Order: sequence, then structure tokens, then C-alpha cells
Amino acid sequence: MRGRANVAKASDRAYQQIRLAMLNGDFAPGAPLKEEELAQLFGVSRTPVREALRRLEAEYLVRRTDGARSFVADWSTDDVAEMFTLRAMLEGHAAARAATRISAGALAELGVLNATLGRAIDSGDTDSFLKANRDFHAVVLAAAQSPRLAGMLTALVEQPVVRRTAQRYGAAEFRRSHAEHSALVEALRAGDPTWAESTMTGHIRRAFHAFAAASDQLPAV
Amino acid sequence: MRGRANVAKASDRAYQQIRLAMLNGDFAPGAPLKEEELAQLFGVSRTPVREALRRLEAEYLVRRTDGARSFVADWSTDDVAEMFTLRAMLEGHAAARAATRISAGALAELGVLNATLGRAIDSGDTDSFLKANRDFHAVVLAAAQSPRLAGMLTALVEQPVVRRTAQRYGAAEFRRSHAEHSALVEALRAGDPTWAESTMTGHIRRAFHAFAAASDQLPAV
DNA sequence: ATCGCAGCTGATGTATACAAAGAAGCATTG
DNA sequence: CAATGCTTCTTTGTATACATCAGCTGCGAT
Repeated sequence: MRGRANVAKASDRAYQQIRLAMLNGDFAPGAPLKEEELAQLFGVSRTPVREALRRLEAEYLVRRTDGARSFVADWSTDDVAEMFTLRAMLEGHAAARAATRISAGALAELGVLNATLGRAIDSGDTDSFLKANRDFHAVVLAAAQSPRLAGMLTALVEQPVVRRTAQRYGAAEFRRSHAEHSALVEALRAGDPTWAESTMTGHIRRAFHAFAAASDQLPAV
Repeated sequence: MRGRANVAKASDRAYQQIRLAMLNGDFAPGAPLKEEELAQLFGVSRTPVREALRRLEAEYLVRRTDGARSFVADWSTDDVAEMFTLRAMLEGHAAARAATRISAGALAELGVLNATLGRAIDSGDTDSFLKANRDFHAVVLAAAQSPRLAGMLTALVEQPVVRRTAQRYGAAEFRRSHAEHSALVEALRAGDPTWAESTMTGHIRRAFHAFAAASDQLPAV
């Protein structure tokens, strides 16, 4: 606020920029995150950087040692497995809730997003696929109308490891996702919570095993 | 750190004191939480207070308006229902995991805690009951060995509304809890995840309905 | 050579000053 | 009298200085 005409608060900008950099893999897992360094990097003071780091810590993107030093979180195979398990459960629950609450508009939006997703597969555009996929899941989550559930899930969904590994998925995996999304839309349109939940849970579990298979081919997780 | 010999960091103290005050009901739901005011109240500066407020916000104990002002969260009936639903799911999952991971020592500890709980019922000591109950659930959660799951649950479990209402539970409710805990210990000792999960989920769901019944008798939730 | 300790270095924690954004109160005008 | 715009005051956001702490380095003793 001092001598600047910002669109957003400095702490928000710091949060988003650090987050983006981590998801892009600009910071190596395990690398130390020094407040002063980040502050200079983004042109703000330490105060908003500290706030951003706390938020990222709550999202498991940043790990703090006992000595209060911050590091880029590095996820073990077990950590990823745990995350997928929780995500399958929570997102399955979200799908069940959504089945009885989703609006016609949201349903239409899901159709559009899944079509976009299909085109992205055909053109081999991984980034577009990932974006459409993210949006699809976000719409389902919003339809669940459970703010706390949403909060928990957003903390789990985006993780650098996952994003990196997704680049290695084969075309078959992508098509499989596309088909599963279609099934989910059907289940939601039918208003069947059990069907929707099963479909979503299976969808996430399959993604987990695709991840595990793909990460075996990587030098390091 | 300036001119003080603290046992813990000021931000931690601020966090715990504000949290405790809220759980004790010292702050009315919906009341404004002003940084400067809290700072003077606890003898620290605004900086650690701000940090504490952010943590409490993440735990849904503090709500912030668009204008960035902080207030004591007031939970609607729907909010409480949502919370119990999520808790039943997550804590059920924790029990399932614990069934295959719990140590003999932790099992013994659960037995001791549940015995303490029984004695608290006999002597009509509600506070002791609540503490033993909290400890019991904490041991199960620790046995699940899932740090992220633990993080999610601790944010859900302790809420002022719940604690206030628990004071209204009848003796029958307490004994029911006691019996259900015993069943859970059996399931865990048998190492049966499905049994443990069902028992825990039922336990939480029953608590929810006891809460709903008790809160009907209150002037305001 | 290794262990232990002292001092140093660098990073985090806290306090405080000031800037900006909102909210509330007041006056003015239709 | 109601509505609206302006002013004032309260509250939060950011920057910065300084205190404190943790880890490291280098020296010495065993």
C-alpha cells in the first residue's frame, strides 16, 4: 500500500506467485525458501511473504522444520498414496452430494468442459487437457455446496508431483479419463448419488494407479 | 523475544489463548475480533495476533468479511450438519486405517481412557468426560498414521457450538458413547477395518443426532 | 581423528510506524 | 424526509528495525 497502485494485496500476489512457481517446478523439492529472498524476488517486504508461506504450509506445499525454516515440500510415494486415498474419498462424497444439488446450468457446463477436454486429447494439448480437467472437477465440487469440503480438497488436488507426472500419461489414460467424466455427467444428470460417488471414486483411484505406473518411469519422484 | 523470557512464541500463545477463549465461549458468536484489541489483551503486538487469526480462520473458528475484518464464526444448523457428515466420513476412515496399524501400547491406552471416561460419567464430571473423549479420539487418529487426515480432522472436531451443546447431553448419551468406544476398541483389537469404520461412523452419526436433539432445547445455536 | 564447545552467521520472530482501504457519521440537496 | 455525497475515524496492510534463536564453522582438547 505504500507508494503502489496494486490490483490486489501484496500478500495475495506473493501467495499466488510462489504457488505458481512451485507448481511449475521452478523450485526444486526440498529447496529452502528464505523469506528475505522471496521478498526481494517479488518486490514486497517480508511481512506479506510470511503470510503467503503460512498459507502454503496449510496446503502442504511448504514444509517447516522444527527450527521454523521453510522448504519446498517433497512428497514421498506414501504421501502421494495417502493424498490420492483422501482425495478419492472426499471427491466421491462431493460427487454424491452434487448428484442431488447440481443445477441444469452446471450440468451443461460439465458437458462443454468435457467436450473441450476431448478436443485437447485429439490435438495432443496436455496443458489444455489439464486445465479443462481441473475446471471440470471444480464445477462438480462447487455443485456439492459444501464449503469446508471444498477447502479440504483444493488443498489436496494441486501438487507439483502430480502435475509433473501427468505429463507422462499416455493417450490411453487421457481417453479413459474422458470416458469416465462422461459417465459421471450421466450419473449426475440421473441424480443418482451412489452412482456418482462410485464413478468419481473409481476415477480418482484409476488416476492414482496411472500415476504410480508413470512415476516408475521417472528418475525421481 | 524483545525483553521477555517466554516459554513459547508469542504467536503460539496468542493462537492458543484466542482459541481457548472462543471454545470457552468468552467471545460471542459474530463478535468482531480487532487485532489491536486482542494484542493488548494478550500483551503482544499485532503481528503475532494476525498470524493467530489466520490460523483460526483456516480452522473455521474465525470468519473474515470481504473487507478483511475478522469475526467469531457463527455456525448455522446446516454448517454443523455438514461438519458432522465430514467428520463421520473422515474419522471412519481413520478408524479403518488404525485397525491395521495400531500398536499394543495404543490399544492399552484406549482401554485406560475409556475406563476414565466411564468413571467421569459415574461421577457426573462433564469436563473430565469431554477431555477423555477428546483424548480417545486423538489416540485413534494418531494410530491411523495419516498426517493430512489428522490435520483435516482437528480443524473440524473442536467447535464452540459442539462443546456448548455437549453440556446438555443426558447421562444416557454419555453411556451410549462409552459403550460405542468399547466396541471400537474391540474392532481395533480384532484388526478389522470394516468393523472399526462402521462403528466409528455410527458413533459420530449418533452424536450428531444427539446434538440436534439437544440444540433444539437451546435458545440459540 | 573425533568430539565438544564458543562464537559467528544468517534466518526467523516481534514490535512499531505509517499508508490505504472501509465504515460510520454528518451535512447538503432533491 | 430520504437519499447521496463528503469527511472523519477506525481498522487492516505493508515496510522496516531490531531481538532472538538455530545451525554452522573453526578451534582446541582428548
